[in-house]
Amino acid sequence: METQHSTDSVSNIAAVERDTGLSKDTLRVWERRYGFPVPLRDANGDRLYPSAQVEKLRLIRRLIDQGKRPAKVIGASTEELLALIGDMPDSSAAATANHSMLQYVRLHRSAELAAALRQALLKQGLQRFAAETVAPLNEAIGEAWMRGEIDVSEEHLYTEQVQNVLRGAIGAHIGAGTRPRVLLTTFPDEEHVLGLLMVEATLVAEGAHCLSLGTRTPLPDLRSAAVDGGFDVVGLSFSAAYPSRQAIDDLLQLRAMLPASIAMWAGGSAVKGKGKRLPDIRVVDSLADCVTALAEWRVAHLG
Amino acid sequence: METQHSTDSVSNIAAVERDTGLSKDTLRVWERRYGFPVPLRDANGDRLYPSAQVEKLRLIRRLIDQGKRPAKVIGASTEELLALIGDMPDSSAAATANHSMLQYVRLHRSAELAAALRQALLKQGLQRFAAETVAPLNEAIGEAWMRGEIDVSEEHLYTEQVQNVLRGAIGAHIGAGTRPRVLLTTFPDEEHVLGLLMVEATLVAEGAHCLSLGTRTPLPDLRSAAVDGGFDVVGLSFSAAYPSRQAIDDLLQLRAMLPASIAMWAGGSAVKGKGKRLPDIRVVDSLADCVTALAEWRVAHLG
DNA sequence: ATTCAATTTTGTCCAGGACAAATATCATGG
DNA sequence: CCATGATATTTGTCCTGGACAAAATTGAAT
Repeated sequence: METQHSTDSVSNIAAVERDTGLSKDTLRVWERRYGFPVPLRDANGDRLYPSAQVEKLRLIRRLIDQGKRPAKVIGASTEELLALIGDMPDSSAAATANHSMLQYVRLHRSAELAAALRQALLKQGLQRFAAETVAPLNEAIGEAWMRGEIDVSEEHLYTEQVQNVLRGAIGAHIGAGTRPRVLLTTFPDEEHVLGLLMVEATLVAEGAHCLSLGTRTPLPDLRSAAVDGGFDVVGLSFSAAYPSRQAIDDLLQLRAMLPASIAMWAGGSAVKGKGKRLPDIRVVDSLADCVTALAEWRVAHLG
Repeated sequence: METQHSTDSVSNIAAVERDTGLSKDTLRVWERRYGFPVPLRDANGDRLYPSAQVEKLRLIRRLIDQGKRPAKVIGASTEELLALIGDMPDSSAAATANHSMLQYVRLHRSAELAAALRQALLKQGLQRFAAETVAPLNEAIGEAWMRGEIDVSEEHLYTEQVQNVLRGAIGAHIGAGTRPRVLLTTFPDEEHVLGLLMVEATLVAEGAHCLSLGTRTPLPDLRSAAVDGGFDVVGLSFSAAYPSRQAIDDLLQLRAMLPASIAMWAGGSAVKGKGKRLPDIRVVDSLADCVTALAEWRVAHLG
């Protein structure tokens, strides 16, 4: 019943599950089938994972989330995995991101980061700030994390500062009474919040009335919130880690629960290009496409 | 808004784990030992939990988090559980909470809620707003949720609106260069964010320099962030659900990793009254006690 | 090239046993 | 009476090894 944290020695299986996102069952079956990881054992026969194996598991997890197959990556050495990461498609996001902000994250310069974010917001306005500053930064941070160039606390610092700035700006736009009324959230297995905030910022800047429920809203609760609140649109956000199939199933299930008068919009890499399999759901490609979807809705419903 | 009564759907064991916080192992062993829950089975023998059983499991989970023992509550009927909840000690928080705000939450009146929160902030100032408005509201919401008077989407709506207001106000206080420099976060198994934000608001209002890393920071990352960032204090927040023993173990482990020059403060019901077992850690009783701890630090370090 | 069927891969679930940490109970001494 | 410590019970987590279906890949046929 011990729950230890990953010091640089060993972690129990519960800590590895928490830190890698791989279930205990998956960890055991990988060991049985692929011969990795091979944890030590304590006096009671319980698995103890050295931190090097946990690190490698996190790399493997990220690669699988991006489409690699377990059999192809589990056997590889840590060096080969890092090489694979370098080959991943959009490894150029860092180039378009604001370089000094990235440095502030790496150096734990939170005050400078916050100041730079606020300055960019003032200069660009909320909408361009979300699309041209936050979005590329998110990608650059994700890639840097995968390469081990930044650690969890730096990623957290970044997320917190961006949240503070975006929420402050969103709160300043009081768009009560405007249309459409958009309800934003994620499904119960999706916990990434920044995508949602960026969409909210983009829509609010266009004069829509937005309400975000944050992450992980159960479907029945989401349905009643949308119906009772008189919303015109329900927006769902997905990160790259969300299984595409599950996204489609969940969306169709929600679509069947909602009256046809409430539109559904879905965005994120899990639904990219899946428009054909999602009838009556507007697949949103990008933040810019949010604006288009908004304009379409207004033409259709407000004349 | 009445209890969202049974949608007569069923959940698999993974969904129940996600929605109740009870592990798959725990769900199976309860079934074996106590005869509850007794899920249906699908064609393959996999468990299917009716929503009524999931609801009851959530009640049981909350009661156990508050100190009840499983054997005492698992056998009880849903009615008996609700009676137990009525008997819980601090069932009077609702009385001190702002009643109209609670109504806004129940009625999904997000715009009115946001306006009321902002008005209270302006009237009370940041510090009293956190202590006298947000803290009682948190308790009242928690109790109402337990009684089934509000659902997940309403709790989310509340959390989002409070976050927006608190983060906006915190962002407005730019306390760079002031002392002490306080690093705030939670341990990896603690995901409640509002406690952290309330502490940050309280300290920032007293002119401290605060940086929050949000929730779930691994200990090694927390250590390096505190040391590299030149922080004077590391503050940890715990909710009622955090096992007291684990909180003590984790705090002592972190204490051993940090240099003596960095103070540690811990707050929340999991550490209440445990001061004797936490040498060299300042146990903070309440938001008001945060201010005392701050004053103590300043006397000791700044003369 | 597209569709469809067969095959392999992969994650999740199951049963039932075991163990140690957490908690309660009880005895003893201040 | 409270405190301390020994003993018993409760409780959550981990184990093994088997099974199955959904997803992805491969191969065949149109």
